[in-house]
Amino acid sequence: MVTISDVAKAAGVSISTVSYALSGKRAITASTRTRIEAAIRELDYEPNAGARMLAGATTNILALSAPIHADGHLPTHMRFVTAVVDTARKHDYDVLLLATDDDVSGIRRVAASSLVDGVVAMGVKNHDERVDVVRRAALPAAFIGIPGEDGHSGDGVACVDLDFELAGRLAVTTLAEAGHRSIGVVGHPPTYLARGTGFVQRFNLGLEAEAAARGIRIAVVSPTLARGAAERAFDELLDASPEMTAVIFHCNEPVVESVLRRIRERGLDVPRDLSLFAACASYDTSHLVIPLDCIPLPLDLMCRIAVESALRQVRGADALGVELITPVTENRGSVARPRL
Amino acid sequence: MVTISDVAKAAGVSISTVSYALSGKRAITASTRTRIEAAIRELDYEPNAGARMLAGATTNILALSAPIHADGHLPTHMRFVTAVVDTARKHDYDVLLLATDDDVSGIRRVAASSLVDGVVAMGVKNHDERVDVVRRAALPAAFIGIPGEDGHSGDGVACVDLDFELAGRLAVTTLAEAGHRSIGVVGHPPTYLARGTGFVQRFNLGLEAEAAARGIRIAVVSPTLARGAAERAFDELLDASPEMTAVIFHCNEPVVESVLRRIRERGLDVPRDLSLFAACASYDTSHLVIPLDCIPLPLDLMCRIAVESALRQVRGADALGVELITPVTENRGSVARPRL
DNA sequence: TTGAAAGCGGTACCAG
DNA sequence: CTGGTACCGCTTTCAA
Repeated sequence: MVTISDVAKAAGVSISTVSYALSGKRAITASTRTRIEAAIRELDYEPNAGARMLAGATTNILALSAPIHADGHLPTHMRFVTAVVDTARKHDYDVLLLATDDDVSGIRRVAASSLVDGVVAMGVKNHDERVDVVRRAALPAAFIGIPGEDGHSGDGVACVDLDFELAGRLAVTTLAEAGHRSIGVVGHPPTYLARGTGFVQRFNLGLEAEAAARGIRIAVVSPTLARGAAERAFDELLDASPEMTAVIFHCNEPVVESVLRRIRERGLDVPRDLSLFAACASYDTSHLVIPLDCIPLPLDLMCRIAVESALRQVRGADALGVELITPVTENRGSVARPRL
Repeated sequence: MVTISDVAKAAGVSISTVSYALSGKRAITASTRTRIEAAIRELDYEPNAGARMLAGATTNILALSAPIHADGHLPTHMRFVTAVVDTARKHDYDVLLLATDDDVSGIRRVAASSLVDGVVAMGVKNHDERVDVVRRAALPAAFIGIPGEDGHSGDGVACVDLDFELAGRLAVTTLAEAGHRSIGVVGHPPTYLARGTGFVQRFNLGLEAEAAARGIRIAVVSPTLARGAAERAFDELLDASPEMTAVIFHCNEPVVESVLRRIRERGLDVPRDLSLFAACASYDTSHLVIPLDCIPLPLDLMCRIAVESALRQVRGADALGVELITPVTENRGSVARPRL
């Protein structure tokens, strides 16, 4: 193993000079720096991680708390994970994946042993135990999602999320302005709400408020992930509100796909008979059987903001509180004016 | 931060005694041990990871090299990842997720900095650069999949995989013994083979050998993941071999689902008109629209073996070479004797 | 069975 | 602008 003193010897300088050349924390003459860099390259030197942690009190590792739920959507989950890893690497950080412990103990463990500089938490719930843990440990942390019963305070920790409430309003507004007066909603499974995922609540809040304000009729179904549940839910929707002219999807891709197939089976034309809108879509809506107008879930941006917030806190900054991302819409031709 | 000397002081012993009590590497009087354990609990002591790495030369961290391919199946990928994390945790190891660098540089980096004790590599290719890296670094490593052009040597590194060749034979045998003489195969996208994933080759090898030995007619299609490709491929299969009485799936779940739907659309009854068999299924075949007889991909077992092989090497054991898992079949009623 | 002390490989302070 | 050196917290050898 090649150490810093090997490099120092090779470059004919002291180890502190090498250390400073590496960290950039003090000025180095150009010629000295060149020699050091050459030595590093020649010897293929890489600083020892353990020594660095011990002396420097910083690990360049971020924990990613990524609990997996039985009813969760694995592809979406995976996209979040890789987006976090990507961003972390851009900042020269590695990611330790916490996906198996009950989350709290994993975080507690890596924090107590100073294995990580901070933590990014996904799958955030209203009542999230991890909030207490990171606060008590004074651990730099960023939540992807907003903890806290009220849905906007964030319980005092840094968090980032799409503004789901606004997204709910925006979805209704988009359809309302196209002339729709009765809208169906295909939502996430009821277990999401039961589990306390705030974003479903916030989305529904915005949706209902906007609908009420505009006097628009809303009917919601929340199919489970069981085979055929999505199709049945859609049928129910049509039976209950035959006058319905538009549907908002706020659910995962497989459910959307099932419903789209059902729509075809029933011989409905989109957007002539029915307008469709995918809200907070974690998937690409342009490759569906019927491409959908949508509000994309800005997953990469969310992860980037979270990682960078955590790293800012590592550098001593205060947690910035709740950061809401403004939803935007994308057009794919699945929304049109309803026939009279 | 509470350190080992705090514990030593509280227990009224030296730090070495505490260290040994923790590691169990030398005998400790019961009473002493009790006092130490009490102190640890009271102070909520957790050994500092950096210090441990530095002094002990072991990190209790495993790297997981998990490259993501555009044509890969995210849920399967995620299942591998969590299975590795699970097993690692059972052995008190944490997992550092390498999913963004070109893999080689990530492995090289964490190895050179002694950040990890070993590495588990998934998404293995015939010509896998990672093999060289771990060999040169003498890094404990286990590959999930078999590197090497010949498909069985493993290029001298530890690796584990389902015996895909045998699985190919077994799939054919199962159908042949039920009386089928013409079998269609729906395979993975052609990009898999192009990328050099050995398991597809090995499966095909076994399949073709067994079919040849039994004089069974085989027709293979390899649909891409594009929408409608699976359905079209199945139609082709039927057009090309109208006498076909059985189909083997060796592809990902969405392709299977598309074909199953097409089978229904065409009004075919399973297993009366067509027998179906899912080979090396990374998904649960009992929850499909039509439950399928299958050879399950023993994903958890593979990950367990890989992690444990890597850890054995950490402890100084030699790499055990190629470990092949014998495929087994499961019955769901989708295979029957063909009508005459 | 226990303790003292020499590192492990960096970081950062204090001198120069 | 550069060098010497006292730690960081733990493991392990050597002595007792």
